[in-house]
Amino acid sequence: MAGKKKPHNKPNFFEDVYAIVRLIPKGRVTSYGAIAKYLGAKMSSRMVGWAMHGAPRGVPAHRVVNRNGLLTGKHHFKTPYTMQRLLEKEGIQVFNDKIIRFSDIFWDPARELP
DNA sequence: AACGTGACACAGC
DNA sequence: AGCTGTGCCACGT
Repeated sequence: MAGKKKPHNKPNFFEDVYAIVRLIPKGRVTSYGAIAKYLGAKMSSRMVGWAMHGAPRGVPAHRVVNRNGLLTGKHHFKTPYTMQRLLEKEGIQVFNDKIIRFSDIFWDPARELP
C-alpha cells in the first residue's frame, strides 16, 4: 500500500542530522551551520539546533556547537556543565564555555564525508 | 489559525 | 570592531 501518507511531519531532515552527528569522531566537533550546509543549507541552522532538541540517545549533541565554538546549548543538557564535562572527557579543552583550538578540531561533514 | 520563540548565521552600520 | 536587524523553518501556546 503505497497510499500511506506521512503519518506526521517529516523527520527525514532530523534523522539526517542525527546520522551526521553520530558520525562525528570522538575528540572532534562541528557546528550547526556546517551540518545545515551539508544537508543543503536550505534550512537555517536553527533547525539543526531544534533537531538536537529531539535528539535520541546515542547522538553526541555535545559535539555540536555554534560556529563560534561556543557551547550555546549547554543549558539544554541535564546540567549546564554536562556538555563541557563530556567534551573535556573526550580530550577537548573548554574555557569559558568556549572550545579551545576550535578550528583545529573542527569536523566538517561536507569535507570529511563523501 | 496566528503570534512568538528558538541548541544559528550573515549582512549592514 | 562590536552591536542590531533579518532570514530561516518548526514547534508551542
